[in-house]
Amino acid sequence: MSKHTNDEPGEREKAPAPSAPATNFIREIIDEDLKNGKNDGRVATRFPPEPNGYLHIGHAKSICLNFGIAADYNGACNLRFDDTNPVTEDVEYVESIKEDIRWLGFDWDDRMYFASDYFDQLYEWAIYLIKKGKAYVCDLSEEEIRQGRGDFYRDGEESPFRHRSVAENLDLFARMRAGEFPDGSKTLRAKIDMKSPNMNLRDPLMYRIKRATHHRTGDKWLIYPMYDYAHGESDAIEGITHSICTLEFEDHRPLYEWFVRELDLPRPPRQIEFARLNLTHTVMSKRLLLQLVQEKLVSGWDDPRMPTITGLRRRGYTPEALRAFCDQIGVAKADSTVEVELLEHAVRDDLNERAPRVMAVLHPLKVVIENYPADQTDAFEIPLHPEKPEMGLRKAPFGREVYIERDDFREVPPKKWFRLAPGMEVRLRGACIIKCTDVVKDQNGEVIELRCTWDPASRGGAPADGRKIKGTLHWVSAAHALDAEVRLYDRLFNKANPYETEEGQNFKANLNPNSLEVLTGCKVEPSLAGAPPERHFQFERLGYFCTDRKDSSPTKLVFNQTVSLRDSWAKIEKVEEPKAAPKQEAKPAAPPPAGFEPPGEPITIGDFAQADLRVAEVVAAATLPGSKKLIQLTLDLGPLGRRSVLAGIAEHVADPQTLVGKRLICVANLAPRKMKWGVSEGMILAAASQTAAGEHLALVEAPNGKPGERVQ
RNA sequence: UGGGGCGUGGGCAAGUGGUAAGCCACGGGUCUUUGGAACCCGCUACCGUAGGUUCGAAUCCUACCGCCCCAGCCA
Repeated sequence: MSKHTNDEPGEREKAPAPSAPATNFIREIIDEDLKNGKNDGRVATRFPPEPNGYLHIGHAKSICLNFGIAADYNGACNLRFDDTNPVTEDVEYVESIKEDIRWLGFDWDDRMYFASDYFDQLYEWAIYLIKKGKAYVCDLSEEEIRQGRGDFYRDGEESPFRHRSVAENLDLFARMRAGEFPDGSKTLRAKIDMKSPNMNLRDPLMYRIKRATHHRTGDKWLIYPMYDYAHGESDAIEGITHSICTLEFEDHRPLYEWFVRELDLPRPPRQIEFARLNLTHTVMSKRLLLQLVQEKLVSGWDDPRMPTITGLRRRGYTPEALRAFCDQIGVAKADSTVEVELLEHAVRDDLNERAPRVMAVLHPLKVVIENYPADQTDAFEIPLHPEKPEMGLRKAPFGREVYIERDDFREVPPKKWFRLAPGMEVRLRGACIIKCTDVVKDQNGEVIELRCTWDPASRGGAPADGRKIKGTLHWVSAAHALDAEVRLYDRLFNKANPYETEEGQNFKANLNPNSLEVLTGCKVEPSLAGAPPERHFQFERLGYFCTDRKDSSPTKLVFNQTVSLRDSWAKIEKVEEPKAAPKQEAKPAAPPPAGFEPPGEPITIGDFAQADLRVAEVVAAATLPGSKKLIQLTLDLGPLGRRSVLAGIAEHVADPQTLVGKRLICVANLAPRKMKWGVSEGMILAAASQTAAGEHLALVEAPNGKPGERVQ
């Protein structure tokens, strides 16, 4: 069944069954029914799509529920197309629906049915109801029926045709079928209760005349049954025990039961309703998805940005991920909207296990390794999965020129940056350590090339002297790289709730104009040569990608981004940015003297002069349990009182008690800083120096100063 | 205005009278040749509100509030 994915190296055949299958209120109802001996212990469900659109993730929830329950209760789940309205339905949809369900990993064996299979039976039963005096032919027009139905605060009025004789009804109904009346001129109605507070019971329509060619029955029928009349009976015919549907059908249930009861059908099924799935940043209505397709706002039902099963598949989602997601969201009756993050988590979780790792450079920046001979080549062997040696290795050729990601270089590195920058060392994954020695720019000042040197003693990426190399970059050998197109995707809608719009706008106003970015000229490692369509990979440090099932070929590689890797650097940068940005506006930094490049955000003498430096005597000092770096100091600042300061000096102070009594220098006018262990009300001065033995730190002391005294 | 449902931390969601699981998100840390993964910690929930029953209430009762669905010859 999972042949679509198990041909990939290292991918497992099937997601393991969840250890503890989540229970839900539907399973409880079934347990209860079983306990009461209902249905002879049989459990039968069905998935009943209407073939008028493609399946989406919401349907996946229903599919997993229905097929899942059947499997767990030793029952069966039928596939039944609810094809009672020929004007909107089409074979294209039945084919796509079958393919999607199969791809998801479910099997209906030989139990594929169509409501249209039951048209003859349904017709006979309609006659039975007429004879029973429970149905009548009504000549009212559509508008008249609407009027007669009344509304929430007005009872309906009985149709003047409600009391026709059985004989007349029989005759008229037969002639409706025979085509004696024009479309819409007559209907068959159930005779229930025009005063019912439940609108569904105010003599609902059972049949309407529609001269439309049905995708299965062709022109055999001119009258078609309504959903309400067809569904319960179809369930009963198939012996469905639990007919699971969504909440909006809740008040159809009395009608569902009315038909089954009036027809005296044995094996009456039980309808149970659950809340449909909503997802943030997308729409889940077939009507709106169709609109996106028809207005070419997306490339089709299988556009990788669509929440359709086929779209998710093309995006690189796996059946296993989708099933896991459906397990995690639960089943309940409360309206709910699940965050897409949970869906993304499900693919990451699955692909992390199975996707082979590979390197691809999306925005190439050339690096020339000056001390590497032009005519030399190396081939490093790198594991396909860092935690699964059984997945094997791939060869990554290496030469004097390589590409790295443009984003991995900063001429002026921000704080906490441990990628490449002038003078910085970095590891090329699985290859070696390089150091940036020079930056080549074009006339416009744009960086076009980096000059680096490599450390020949670091082959494979491990430094011979054991020095710590914090940053690791992905790379591709320029001489061996393959070109590829890469499609980056973002959420289809900017807003979590696309329906939330300004006055006069609709959901389309929230479409994300940047939801698709096509990158050409990307460089990928040569082991990707000949990758077949629909193959999943992790591009190291970037995310999960798959070869496009339509556009990629072994000679023209096209990758779709499934989901990015979690990016904690992006978070750090986001936090640092707002702190730095306003400062920059307020005080444009003076140009630094020639030859001096300040690392990070420059500050001015003015900034520094603002510091209120005071002599502070250490009254108490203690390590903080749980923190490797911090020591908590209580400082006496004389007239300024006492301060509690958290200082990051623990690694340099063997015993905090030795600090007690010392007079240090404290910055007294810093805004208090909230930290995990408390609030730090100042900062002490220290001098750090880098030596061969490591970092050395010396506290700046003022042994002769009085606590609180100002230091200039 | 009638009817049918639903309200548990930022999002899902367990819980079924005995003192609030789990997942995602978020924050922190350890480790790391992916700033990935893994692992550890935190997120300290007045269970929509107000009363009541009870030794004890998210669970039972009453009232109120809020949200969703229904007036297709769609499903």
